[in-house]
Amino acid sequence: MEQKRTSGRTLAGDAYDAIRQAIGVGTFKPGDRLRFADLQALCNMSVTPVREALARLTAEGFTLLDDHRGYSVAPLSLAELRDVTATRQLCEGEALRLSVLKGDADWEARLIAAHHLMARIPQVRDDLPSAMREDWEARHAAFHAALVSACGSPILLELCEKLFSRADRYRRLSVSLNGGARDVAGEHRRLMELALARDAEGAARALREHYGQTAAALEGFFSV
Amino acid sequence: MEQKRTSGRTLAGDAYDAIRQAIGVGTFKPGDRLRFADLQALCNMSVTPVREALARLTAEGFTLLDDHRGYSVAPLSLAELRDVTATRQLCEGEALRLSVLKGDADWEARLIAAHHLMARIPQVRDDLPSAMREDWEARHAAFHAALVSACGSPILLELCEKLFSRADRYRRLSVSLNGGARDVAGEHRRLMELALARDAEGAARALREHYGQTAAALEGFFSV
DNA sequence: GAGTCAACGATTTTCGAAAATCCGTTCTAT
DNA sequence: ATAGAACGGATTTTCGAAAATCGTTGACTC
Repeated sequence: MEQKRTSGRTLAGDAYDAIRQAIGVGTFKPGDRLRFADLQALCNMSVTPVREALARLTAEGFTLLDDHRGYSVAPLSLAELRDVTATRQLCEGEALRLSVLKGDADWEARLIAAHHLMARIPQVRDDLPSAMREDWEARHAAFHAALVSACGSPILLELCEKLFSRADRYRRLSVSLNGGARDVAGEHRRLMELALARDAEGAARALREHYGQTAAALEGFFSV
Repeated sequence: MEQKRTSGRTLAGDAYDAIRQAIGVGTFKPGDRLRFADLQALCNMSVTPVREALARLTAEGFTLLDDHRGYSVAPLSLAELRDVTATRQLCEGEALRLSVLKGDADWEARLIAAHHLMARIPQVRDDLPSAMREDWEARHAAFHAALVSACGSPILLELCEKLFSRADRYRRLSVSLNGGARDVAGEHRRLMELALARDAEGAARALREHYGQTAAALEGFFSV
């Protein structure tokens, strides 16, 4: 029998991508229960790879597992937004500081390249086609990854990556709520400039503020 | 058919515990390939729960997954020891600082209780029966968890917990190499005293030093 | 009428076998 | 002799169904 491989090298990998995206675009909403029957229908596969995908998603905080009662989409909350923000400020701030101290010319080149790719796409707004928005998200993630990529600590990097994805669901809210109010592009450019100028403390501070602003823009959403 | 439940509420949970312990005590050594046939024999169950256990272990850094080539025990290295240590110093240091600032009387009581339970067991040494050593490990983990438990950040707490387990394999080496040379009990008591005296910065600094010493004691092991 | 408990339905969890994949070896053609 | 295709064994990955579990419904008792 022939299997179709969309992206990953195993069905479990494909299921991970599919479910993660379905959660991202709101097909499954925070708190929703995730029944295996539905997920199998979505992914066109048996229960085993779906189960493995959910195990990974749970490890990264996207879903919750209740023994013998199945998986559900992790809820969004103001408390978690603040928590994610604070932890990112700690981890990514330090990672950026180290990266600025240790980065070589190669790192500078990666950073400039990543920024350029991101800056070429117009400011994110609600009315953009979703494909373009996905594209911007990917480039945005690549830029932030480039910033910290020279920190020299694989474990810290992995933490940053996971926290970045965990903040992803909140970031999407931020975009649709707060279209063009902030000068996000300017913040990013400033981050790059501080990093290239080897101002480690300044860059770390700017990154923490950058995340603080994103969080602040969302506080209102939860008080409704 | 009747299933035996040793600890967890699902077989996958039991498998997680069994494999984690087997790695801990050295049944499977760093770099070893983990074949499903062996693990099924070890755990007395089918492939499905074993696979789920490995997915969790991989998320926590105990094992590695190579698509279509299976799982293996993550290797130990000097580089990873330094990396884990630095990241723990960052995360747990901050968590402890916050905990000292925010902790209430309840937290103080938990901390004192956890310290007492740990201090009642004689200094860890190589020649202790392994059951007692496991017991000490558990109480040691509980003490460190109590230290940071009032930090108010569930995500940071989860990070600390995972980093603590990840350091566990190295800590075991430390115990068998460096039996009574350090005054570990003294370091722990001092940590508690600083925390109870509400010296947030001092406690955080002491914790970072505590981890630094553990790492230093192990450096030699890898240069052989 | 309130409370207990057994049986049912929905769902998760696990099983055992089939399918797919990888790696090393052999075979073939140049 | 060597590069490359192709077979075979070992192993992972996936499937489809069976078993176990949870929450609920509804009958029965006090």
